[in-house]
Formats: sequence, structure tokens, C-alpha cells
Amino acid sequence: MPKFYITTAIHYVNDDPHIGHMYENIVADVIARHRRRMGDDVRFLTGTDEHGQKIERAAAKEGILPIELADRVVRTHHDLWKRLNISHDDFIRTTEGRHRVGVLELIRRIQERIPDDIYLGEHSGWYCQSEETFIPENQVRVAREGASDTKDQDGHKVEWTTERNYFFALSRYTERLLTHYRTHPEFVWPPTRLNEVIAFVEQGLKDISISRTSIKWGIPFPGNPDHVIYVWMDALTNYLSALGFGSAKDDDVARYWPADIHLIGKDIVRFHAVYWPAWMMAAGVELPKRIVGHGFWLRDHEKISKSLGNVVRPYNILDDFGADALRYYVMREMVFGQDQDYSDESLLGRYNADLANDLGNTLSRTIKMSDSYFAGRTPPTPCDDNDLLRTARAVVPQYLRQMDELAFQRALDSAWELLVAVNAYIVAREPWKHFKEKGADESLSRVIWNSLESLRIIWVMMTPFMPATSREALARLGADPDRIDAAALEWGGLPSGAPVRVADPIFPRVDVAQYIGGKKMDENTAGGPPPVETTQAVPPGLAKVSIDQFMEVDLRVAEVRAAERVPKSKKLIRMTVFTGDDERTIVGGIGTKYTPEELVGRKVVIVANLQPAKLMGIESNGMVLAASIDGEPSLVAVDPSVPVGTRVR
RNA sequence: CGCGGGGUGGAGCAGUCUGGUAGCUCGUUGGGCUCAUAACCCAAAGGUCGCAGGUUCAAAUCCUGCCCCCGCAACCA
Repeated sequence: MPKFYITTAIHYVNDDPHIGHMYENIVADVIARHRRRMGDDVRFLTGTDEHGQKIERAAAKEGILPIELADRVVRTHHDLWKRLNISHDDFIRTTEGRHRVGVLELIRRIQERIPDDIYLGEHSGWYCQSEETFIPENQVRVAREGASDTKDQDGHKVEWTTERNYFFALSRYTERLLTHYRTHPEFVWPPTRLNEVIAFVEQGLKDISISRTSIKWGIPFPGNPDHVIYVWMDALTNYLSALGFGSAKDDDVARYWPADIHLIGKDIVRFHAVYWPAWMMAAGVELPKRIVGHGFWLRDHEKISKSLGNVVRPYNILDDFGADALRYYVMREMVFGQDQDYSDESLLGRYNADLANDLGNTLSRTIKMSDSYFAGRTPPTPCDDNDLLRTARAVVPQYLRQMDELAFQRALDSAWELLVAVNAYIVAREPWKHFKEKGADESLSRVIWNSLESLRIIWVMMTPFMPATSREALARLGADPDRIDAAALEWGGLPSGAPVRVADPIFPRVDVAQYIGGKKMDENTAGGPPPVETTQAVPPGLAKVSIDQFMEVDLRVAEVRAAERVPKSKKLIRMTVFTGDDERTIVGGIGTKYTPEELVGRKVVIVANLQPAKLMGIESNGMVLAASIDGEPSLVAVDPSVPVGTRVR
């Protein structure tokens, strides 16, 4: 029996699960169910990433331990996967003992095989005392030369600091990785992502720091407990540690490794396709077969929510229509691998058109006829050669190929080909007329049986996508809902004379306008998990400042003498302003609203004594004041008679 | 020359790798049917496939140049 090991990314526990998380696990679940159906020995892993500073701090803020916070959030993940009918075989948390064992084993193997691949080196950067972390260069306001109070974006002091860290000699793996990409072009999917990875690696790789001393909430570095292991090294290893890597009970490593698919978002392809394989090369572990990067769900907030007041989150959909409707929608609507816009309208549109009108209604009408014409049972006479059989035999192999190619959208399309054929077939044969004229004869029996049998196959095709509804539908059809395997996709599986069940519509049609209109915007998390307190929370208003502090800010009226768009920028405008004392350059992000032409000659209010900052390479000396409405700026205006240089207070 | 994705009937998209009558869903119009969830079936209208060149017997598809949109990246200071 072939094995099949599929993993999702582990989700960071400071997030409320959103449609992106849901999507990833749904896709993985569809693949896992499909492979199980085809007879593979499947292992499907998902889990949570629980270490790192954000968790540490969020917990501290609540006065609880990080693990307590993680425990709580993990529960919301478990609940969601249960509601979505995700069939993972294992759920790993990076705070588990087995995970620590796996991570330490990975490092041990690297150190054992190639001792100097991991070495103690120096890492330099802007370190912020109060936040206990290094601040990325772009978030640091570089002071004027000579100044000593460089700050980060929250105003905390930062210092250029050098920390001693453990490093991994990634640079040594540049060529070997490139060779692997060349010899295994299927390693990263879709191909465009592979190209990106190759381009990145071809620039040459730098050694990377794999430990931190500034963070405590993590796995201590072996032999040096002042360090914790770098989050990515920690997190990625979950794929191995979940199989018992490094423990005495590691049979599953032999059984399932290498992974067949690491399913992840396109944003973390680099970590999976560069760092992760390099570590495994160093440790002498076989590389996973395939990194599959899916696209993102996007949403045009302004267009949808404001004008129509129709924000309906997936949680509402889940409550009102069930998991299968959502599972179907995301699989059908997204071209796998690309980005896709989410909207409630498209979801409900799909629901009505595809599920209610087509899939559900065809089931209802067919079962109803079988029920009335054949005394509540499937017809006595099966049929072994007809239009539907030929369509089914053409469609099923096509569907299976598309499933294997991860072309889920097309696989569903293929199933619909057969569904559409069933409807056309029914209309062409007019069984109701036939029944009135000739009664339930053998010919009618064949027509109904063919229709039911086609539906059975369609619903077997649906099982990975809509597991719960498929069972129900198959049971109603008189088929065995437990018989879901490759053979079930072949023509002829429907028993004769089995009881069928007429029941309420499996996907009741919904009035879209009424449904969307009935939801208020403030209900958009109704039915969701309890909100999770994290560091993402918006600060509850700003602290009060004294009049003295305020007076330290040099606000004054200035005149724009020249303005031009910053090339290649989206909204930056470079202005030359006269402050009364001097002319200086200020760069402002107001290009979405204002043109350079209309700015020239205009009087604006500026902060004259602001730390200079570089924006797209241009030094900006000050800031133009503007009110911001959803990112749309509106300049603070002064009466044109006010002379340039006048102080504002 | 920062990286990537995209521009195809009213809307949303597939097709582009591997040139050969432009396809799907929704919507619109007309007809049919009454088993079914006002569902289903048939038919019709509707497209210079972003623009301009080039290659070819033939270009949505290949080549060159350009325009526009959307993400991302060190762009609200």
C-alpha cells in the first residue's frame, strides 16, 4: 500500500483562525480524503506554532503563562477543524515534548555529521531594550549623525547591538540546492514559485542565525541554555518530530517520511524550499517530495462592506450553511495556486447555483421519482449501456487526473459535466410522462436507475470535498455511504430494490438579497470563537502629554514651493517647502489624494523638528500634517493670509 | 530597468506551456417541461481576446515594444 504524508503549515496561536487558515486545512483535507479513498496509507498532519516573542508578551500582558495562552487558543483551532470536518491524523504543538526531541535531534545530527555547519558567530542589528528584540532596519528612525537617541517606530530607544548567536552555514548549500531544484522541478509547485526560489538562491545565500538570546519562550539551544532555537528551525521541524523523529518510537519516520506534500501559503515558500531542505541535507535526512504553495484569499473591503452593509464572515456561513458549503466554495472558486477574491455574494451564488439548483435539486427530483414510481425503492432493472454510462466513463478518469494534478476547480467541473448530463437525460426521457402512459415498466426502471447511478458516482466524487453531505446523499440514494473507494467510482454500484429516502432539500436555496441584507455589520463574528487577546490589539488610546512635551513639537506654517511624485512609489510625493527659516525636502504619503500641481503654492502645517527619515531613498525632513480617513489623507489647512513660518499651537 | 500576478461578451473566470472554427458560470431575451428546491431543459443576443508591430498558410496562444490594473518589497515619518 503506497503511503502518503501530507502536512499543513502549523498555525501561529496568536491568530484567530481566518479564511486563510481554513482554506489551507480544507485543501489538505480534500487531498487526504482523496488519497485514502484511492487506497493510500495516509498520514495527515496539522498543528500549531506556539513559541516566540509575540506569544510570550501577549501572555505576560494577561498575567498568564505562555502555555496557558497557547492552550486556550489551540482549543479554538481544534473546535474549528472539528466543525470543518478536517480529518487530520495528528495534531502537533511545538510546545510538546516530542517536538522538542525532534528539533534537538535535527541539530544533533547536523553537529554530528558536519560539526562546523553550526558555529557561534555574531549577529548585529538595532536592539530595543524595552521590547527585548532586534528591530528590522526599516522600522528604525535613523538619527542625524551624532545623535544618540535613535528610536524605533513606537518611539522606543534602540541601540546598535551585537549578539553572539549560533549560525547555520547556509551559504555552503547554495549549489546543492540549485542542483536539487534543477533535478527535481516538481519540488516546488506552482512552477512560478520555483522560479522565485531559484532567483533568490542564485543571488547567493548568507549564513543564518539559528538562535536568540533575547527570547525566552522557545526551545533552549543544546549545550547553551541562554539561547533558544530560532523560530523557523523550531517550527519547520514539526513535520519530522510529529513522526517521532529522534525518539525511540520512530517507526513512523520510516513509514511516512519523506513528506509527499508540504501544503503552505505562498508567503512562506522560501523557508520551506530553501532553509528547510538545507537543514535536512546537513542532517542527512531525505528531502520532502513537494512544497505546494497556495494563493491567498483577498477581499475588497470598501467595495463590499460599506455600500451594502453585507459583511458576512465565514463563521456565519458555517453556522447557516454548514461546513460542506464552505468547503465546496473555496475549492470550486479558487484556481488552485492563485489568489482569489472572497465575497459573500460569490459564495452564496455558488451555493444557490451549484449546490441548491444543480447538485441538491437533481438529487431531490430523481429520488422523488424513484420513490413514487417504485414504491420507495431503487428500480428493479439496472442498465448497462446508455448515454449516462458513457459520460460517466469519460468523466471519472478526467476527474481523477485533475485531482492528482491539484486542479480541484476542474475536477469539480468534470463532476458537473455528468450532473448536467443527468438533468438533460431526465428531461429528454420525461419519466413522469412515461409513468402516466405506461406505468413503471422496465424502460422506466432503466431511466431512473441510470439517473440514480450517475448521482451515486457524482456523490462519490464529492466525498473529499463534502464528506458529511455525501454520506447523507448516498444514504438517500440507497447506496452504501461507507463504501467510498476507487471501485465506488465505477458504473454499476447502485443496488436494485434498495430503499431510497425522500427528505428535505439537502442544500435549501437561499434568498441572497434577504440573507445579506439581514446581517448587520456588527454581527460579523457571530458564532465565531471567543476573541483571542493578543499583542495585535489596538492600543487603547494614547497617553496624555504635558504642555511642555507638546511644546517640544515645532509645528509651523510652511509653503510648498515644489512638488513631484517619487518615481515608482504608489503615494509618495516629494515636496520642497519653505519653513520661514529654510527650504527643505519633505516626503509625504499623500499622492493618492493630491497631485503635485495642486500642492505647489499651498500653505500646509508641518512638524519642523521631526527626526529625518529615509523614504524610498529620499531623506524627509519633517512631516506634513493631514487627517487620515481610512488611509485617505486630507491636508490640514490654514487661512491663506497666515504668513509662512508662523508657529502653530 | 526591484519582484510577482493580471488585462478574454454586462459581471466573474478558463483557455496561452503543446498556434488551427473563442469556452465556462452568472446575468439578459425567447421557448419547453411540471418529477424537482420559482428549480430543470432547449435556443438566442452579446467579444477588434489591453495597444502597436513582427513570425506564420494560420496568433488569445510564439517574438519585440508599449500602456493600464493588482499584490509584494526597505512607500502615510
